[in-house]
Amino acid sequence: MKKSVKERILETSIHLFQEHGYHGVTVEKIVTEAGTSKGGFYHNYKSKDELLYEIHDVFISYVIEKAEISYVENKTPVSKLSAILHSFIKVFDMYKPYITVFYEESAYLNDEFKQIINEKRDRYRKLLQKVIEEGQESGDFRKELPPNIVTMAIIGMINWTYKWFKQDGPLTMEEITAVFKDLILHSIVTEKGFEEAKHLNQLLSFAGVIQTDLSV
Amino acid sequence: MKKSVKERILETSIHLFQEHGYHGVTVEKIVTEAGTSKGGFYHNYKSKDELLYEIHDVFISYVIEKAEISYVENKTPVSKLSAILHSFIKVFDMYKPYITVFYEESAYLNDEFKQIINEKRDRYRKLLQKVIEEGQESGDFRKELPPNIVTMAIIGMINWTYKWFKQDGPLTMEEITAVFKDLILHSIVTEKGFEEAKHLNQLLSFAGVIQTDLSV
Amino acid sequence: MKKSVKERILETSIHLFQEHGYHGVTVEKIVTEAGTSKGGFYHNYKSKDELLYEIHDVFISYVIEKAEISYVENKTPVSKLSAILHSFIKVFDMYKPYITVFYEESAYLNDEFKQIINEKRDRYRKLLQKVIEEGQESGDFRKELPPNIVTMAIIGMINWTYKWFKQDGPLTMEEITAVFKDLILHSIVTEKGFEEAKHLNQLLSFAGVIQTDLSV
Amino acid sequence: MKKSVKERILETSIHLFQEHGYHGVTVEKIVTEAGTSKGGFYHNYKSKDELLYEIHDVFISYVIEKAEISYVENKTPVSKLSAILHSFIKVFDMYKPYITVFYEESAYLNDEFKQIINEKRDRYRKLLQKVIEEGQESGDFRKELPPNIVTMAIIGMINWTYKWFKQDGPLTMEEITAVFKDLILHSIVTEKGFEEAKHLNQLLSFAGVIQTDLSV
DNA sequence: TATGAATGAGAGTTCATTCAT
DNA sequence: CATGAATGAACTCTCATTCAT
Repeated sequence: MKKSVKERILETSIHLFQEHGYHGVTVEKIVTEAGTSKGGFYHNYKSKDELLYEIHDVFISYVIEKAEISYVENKTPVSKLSAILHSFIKVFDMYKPYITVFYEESAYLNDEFKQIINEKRDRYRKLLQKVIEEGQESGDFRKELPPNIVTMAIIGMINWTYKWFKQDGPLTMEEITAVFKDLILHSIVTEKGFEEAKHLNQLLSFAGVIQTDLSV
Repeated sequence: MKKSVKERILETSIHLFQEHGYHGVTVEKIVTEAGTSKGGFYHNYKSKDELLYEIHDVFISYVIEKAEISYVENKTPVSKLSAILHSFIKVFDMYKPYITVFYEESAYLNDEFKQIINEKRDRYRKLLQKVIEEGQESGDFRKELPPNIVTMAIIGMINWTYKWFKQDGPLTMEEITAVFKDLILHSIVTEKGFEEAKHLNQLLSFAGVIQTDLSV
Repeated sequence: MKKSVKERILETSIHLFQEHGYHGVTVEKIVTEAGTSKGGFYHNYKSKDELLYEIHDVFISYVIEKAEISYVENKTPVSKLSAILHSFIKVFDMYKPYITVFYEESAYLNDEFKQIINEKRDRYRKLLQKVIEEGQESGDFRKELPPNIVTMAIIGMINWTYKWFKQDGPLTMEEITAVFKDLILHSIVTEKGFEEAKHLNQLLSFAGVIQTDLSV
Repeated sequence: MKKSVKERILETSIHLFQEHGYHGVTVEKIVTEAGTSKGGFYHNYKSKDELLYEIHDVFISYVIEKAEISYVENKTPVSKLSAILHSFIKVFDMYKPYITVFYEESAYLNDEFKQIINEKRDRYRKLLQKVIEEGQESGDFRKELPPNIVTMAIIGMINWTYKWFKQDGPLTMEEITAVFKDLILHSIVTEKGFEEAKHLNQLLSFAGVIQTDLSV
């Protein structure tokens, strides 16, 4: 099935924005690469700004949906956390360009759009923090850790991947995710949580990951 | 002592860029707020692009310098790592606006500048990775972890702070750093390394951090 | 009887043009309000320009027709002039939006259309001037007045009404017309003409018009 | 003394707007004819819209000033009215292109500007109406005339001149003004007022105006 | 050195018009 | 006959940069 003009504009612009930044890409450039015209662009989007919003919204909505599914489909804090972390594999394989735009160009969203997006970002953060808190109550996660900082530490570790992960590089997102899960679980679980993590096979026992060269 | 025109331009622009993005701030705006003129601007900077480079360079050079001092002034992997992590406290308190610009506007550096900056970013990453590798060789850090991914995980966790840390917010960078060090050490040390970390008092024993509300 | 698409477009556009000016109204707006489509528009009119011409032509043709009838159906200069002035009552009640467009948007007619319209405007002016001249010859109107300037003075007084007359305002066109006829006749008739005007009851004897607030 | 860029833009644009309408003239056209650049234009005017406002304001402010001077410098209603009418001679000789723009392009002023202009238009109208009312009270003008309609009739007669008066045509504004004053005075004065008008030499005794061809 | 009026290439956006369905 | 997605020329406006003073 042929892709619609609107879809072609969206996909083209994401890749261009990722590479050159929102202001480094003109509408002219987008429509040329997407095989349409300025008229076609403005027939589908009210403004370049609205296109930027669309990119933001598609991504954050997808991430929230996956995380919420992970939450409800798992019972224990360790398994919920593992599942949420795992859901990021798909996100990065499919949405890496979205993420770059999401985290680097949001300054250029207009205020109205910015608010909508921020509310969704908050929903995601709060869900993760809730899992941490539930784990502390159940005795799976160390109680001396402040859940808000831990939440942001985890989000930072994961999100930062967009800065260095290369889809055609030597590391797969599965490998990276395995290491992240291991690091996060080691850093927050109690002995009780450690046993479950082991049973769920969420920890690295032997190194198997190729060493490569990365740029921050 | 009165600040020079060049310094005033630099400081003004960093704050404006942080808030509105590089393309959301005009030279006109900068010179008005900095109390100079277009002529004054171009007398001190060859272009707006060069100013952006200057901001990048001031920041990354400072970070590298501090990290390298931390490296040579400490002997063991655990203490080296602790010191490097600790050096970020100062960075965030002083350079938060620089970091935002550094990580969100580098797409707009011209290619020549971009290369210079990337080389410095690499130097920093490689230094941290070297500490991890030395710790694995000495038996302080778990050998099954791939050092490159661990390096990026740590960098991500730390850097992400610029997205949510607020200088006049409820958390101090000291508190945040204490938690980060605890998390990182728990996630990578062996039993041997754990003992040293305890002696160096790098681990949280009892929670003392206020719980607050954050936005991602 | 249902109105045709063409009629709906014409009526809708006149009101929109009157309010927002020819360039302040898009074809999109017209077709939406008229309940048709772009295709429907261009099926009925070759261009937006032609629609503007149509509006001009409908109006000026109507005015000429009425004036010429007034001319031939009356015998004396005083009665001819009164009848022509009177025919404007109907014009304003029915055609006020046409008049606004006619006098404010004709700059945007293309040259070919502009010429056709100008010829019809001339016919109207010449008819009125002819009445003035006949009145001077018959001794009803003062001979020292230059008929061309008098003609334009009358036309100006009448036409200007479109700038301030409000259909749902406090004054009716009948009241206004009565005053205009009084003013015009007083200003141009001789004693002989005055007698006839009195007999035809074209002069105000007692004021009966409500005083109201108007904007130029 | 050389004219400033701002003045050259103003004068050029008035003539272009008069001929082709506000929307028939591009900023590009204005700056080319005025011998400057787009940058020069926007350095002096915030927008094309603001330029349109400037044209409106220069004109209406001038007209009000002259009318108010005429009012205070004359004592009787007949002389006040004559002086105000007379002040239009200068207006038309100097400001004819302004008037055209003023009366045909005001639909394109933005709402804020439109309000400011409308208030000034009102001031002018009210001043004229006041003279009429004072004349009725003093017994110089016929009491059966509604002053508001008379005011608008006079304004219409005068203003309409911009539609047909040609600076290099066969009629001078002095000649036209003489006729207008005669018509207006004949149409509104009582016998008492008539005597004063005669003494002030405001009435045509013998025709001296050349007959010419005009277009409405 | 310092100023700010002037530049002009290039940006985002509009909209009358076309035409395959 | 009717539709509305698509076109692209032309528009208003921006802003980094220059340079006479």
